[in-house]
Amino acid sequence: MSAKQKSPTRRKAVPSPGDTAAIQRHTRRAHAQERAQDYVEAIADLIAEHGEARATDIAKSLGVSHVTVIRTVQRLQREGLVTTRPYRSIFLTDSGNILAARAKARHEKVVAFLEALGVPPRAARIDAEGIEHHVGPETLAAMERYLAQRKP
Amino acid sequence: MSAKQKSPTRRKAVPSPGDTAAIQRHTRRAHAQERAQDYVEAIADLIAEHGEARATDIAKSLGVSHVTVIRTVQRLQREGLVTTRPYRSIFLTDSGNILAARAKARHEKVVAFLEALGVPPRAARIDAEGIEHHVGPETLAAMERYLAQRKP
DNA sequence: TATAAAATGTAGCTTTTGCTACAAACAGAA
DNA sequence: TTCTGTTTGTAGCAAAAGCTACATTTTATA
Repeated sequence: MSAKQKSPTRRKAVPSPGDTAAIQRHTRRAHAQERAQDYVEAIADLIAEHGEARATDIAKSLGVSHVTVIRTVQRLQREGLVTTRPYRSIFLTDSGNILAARAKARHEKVVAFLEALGVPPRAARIDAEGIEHHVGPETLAAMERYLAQRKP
Repeated sequence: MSAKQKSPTRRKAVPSPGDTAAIQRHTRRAHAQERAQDYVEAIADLIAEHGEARATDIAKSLGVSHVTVIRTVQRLQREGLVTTRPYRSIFLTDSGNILAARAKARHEKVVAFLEALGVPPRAARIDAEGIEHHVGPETLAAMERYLAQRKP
């Protein structure tokens, strides 16, 4: 069903865009924070495992080049999430640690939820990576309820 | 607990980044498609409601400026999802329609699932907007199973 | 200690998605 | 038909995230 190209009568304007615009803006704003969360989460994991987080290891874990890591880490430093010094590895500030902890907790809850729902582990991990950043407090609470009643 | 800045012994490299890198790359690739899906979905909705999709209305519905819409629509045209002519409104190609239909169906399933899970409607709509793009086939199937057994 | 490998940093490019400000075209009415 | 407001388009800017190629510094080891 391909559309006909004759444009119909052109009216004043569309009545209500509703609040879809606000929702879309919210979603886009969430995006801007995703990368920051992915980075602090990766950094926290590396520190937990190896005592430090080096640019190269972050790059490997995120699947990007070390150059991208370095530049992004500079931004995170501007935002007060990490500290770095030239040729030294990367550490989290207190707010970086808080953000990482929250991100990790949510990430694990989402994975657990998906698995409880019957999603195979591999797919659960993949989807959780994208989903976790868009899970608001109400949805997270709902997932927790489901987990609690499901496997007590 | 702020980290100590003395960097520990520097070892060869971290053993296994696992497949986290691949997963992260997958997630980033998904991102690139999100905007396209949001646009074709918005365009399909506008056509269903008003018979045509004008740049201004798309802009209102997505919460961006009309300039952004025009440029993004050019990209969608390059990718064969929409057709446009100067000073005319925007229509979907066949593949655009297919993509829009799939996106819409998934969107609605995700919303329905979240609501069935006990997420309040408003939050369900907001979170679904971000989540839908990261729901793979297995997760979608799991959501469908849940819906089927929950409210038959 | 000297040197080679690994890690880090810099320069400069691309693409995507935003924006404002201004210009051109169109639609509806006077 | 001419005017006026809406819509569409263009120019030019910014930020973010990605890259390759090359330079510099650090670390491990011979």
